[in-house]
Amino acid sequence: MVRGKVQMRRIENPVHRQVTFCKRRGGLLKKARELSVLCDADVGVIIFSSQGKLHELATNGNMHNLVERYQSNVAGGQMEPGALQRQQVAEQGIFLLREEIDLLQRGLRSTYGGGAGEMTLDKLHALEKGLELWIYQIRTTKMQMMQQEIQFLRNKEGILKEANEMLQEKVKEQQKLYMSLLDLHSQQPTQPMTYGNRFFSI
Amino acid sequence: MVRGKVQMRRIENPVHRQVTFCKRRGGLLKKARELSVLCDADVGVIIFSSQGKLHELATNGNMHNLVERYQSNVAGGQMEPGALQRQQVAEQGIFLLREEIDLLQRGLRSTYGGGAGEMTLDKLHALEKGLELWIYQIRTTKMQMMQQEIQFLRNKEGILKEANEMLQEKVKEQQKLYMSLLDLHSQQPTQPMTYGNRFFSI
DNA sequence: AACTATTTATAAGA
DNA sequence: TTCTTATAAATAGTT
Repeated sequence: MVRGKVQMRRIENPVHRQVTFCKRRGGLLKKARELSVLCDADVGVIIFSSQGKLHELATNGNMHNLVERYQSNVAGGQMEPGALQRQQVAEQGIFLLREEIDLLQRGLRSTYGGGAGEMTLDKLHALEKGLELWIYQIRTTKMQMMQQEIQFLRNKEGILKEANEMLQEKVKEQQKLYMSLLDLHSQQPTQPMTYGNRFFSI
Repeated sequence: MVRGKVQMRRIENPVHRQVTFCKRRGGLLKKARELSVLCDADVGVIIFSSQGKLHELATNGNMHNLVERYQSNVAGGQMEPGALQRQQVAEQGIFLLREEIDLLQRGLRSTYGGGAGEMTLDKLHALEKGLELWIYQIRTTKMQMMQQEIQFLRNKEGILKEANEMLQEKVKEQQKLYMSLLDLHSQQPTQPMTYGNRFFSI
């Protein structure tokens, strides 16, 4: 039974955590379905458990659709959340690098270990973290662009295939038409004479 | 107040529907956040209202990340051999790290330097290096696969475009042929009789 | 938005 | 895992 309010923090006991995960996951997905039905909304839920297992729900039955709609929606608007952070990280990193380059160029530091104005370990650590985040985000963007390219090409492929089928259909029909017309045209001159039409045949 | 079970179908009254949407949306997002915190899960929710307005939540603060993770997970069916093994290795590593974190959080280790079964700094360092290498390999493979996919799709596109052009050419030619035949066929009956061929015309 | 009668979700125990 | 049950949380309808 529930004894008092549950504390909103990670459940330490792994068994409890797993059980709660199953129960609450079920509850969440149920709520999502209900929201979708009652309010005519389109809802998608993606859950990665702490073990990395994926659980998903798309009330329209197709997560790809939903994700695409999401992406075009986000891309249509202004910068997505995170872009500003990225920019700040980049600027900070560039600033620190510029400082360091200045110092080196002025030759104010002869030794690696000492001197005022040197880059401290903390600063370097922060720079490292910032650059890591930055690289990660660049990579993410790259992946997204490639993903989009693939999606785009697949769409194009579908359209071209359709057009192709239509054209082939058209060629077939035209051939039929042509053949029938050819028959009509060539049979008359070559049909055997009869008493009734002998004077008109060639 | 709630009078009896609510029927699980679209709320027809638009005002009621909108109010319920707001309330339940809040509830759903709260539940999602709770699941994430309590069970250490990564949760994303995408909601399009019936008016098409987007609402979203990504408990890690970045929906793009989550979507990407989702997509690579879903694409897992096409993974090259070896991927499964790698995944298992990863899960093992994650499991070890999580165990260590659990131990630390439970305060079972008071000293930094002692205790049987503990993970030494060396072990952690080795693990870190292993995971780094592994992540690098995964990323490289993923990039290669995506690049191949793009190349493949571009080739396909070229072939389809060529086929398309050929078909269009064919359609044009057939049309010409057909028209000329049609002309030939229909002109003969209506061409004026002449002394030379009057007996042969219909 | 605030209130509450109910329903619903769920934590812990079995 | 699944069921039970005490209790917390959500929420439908009203103000």
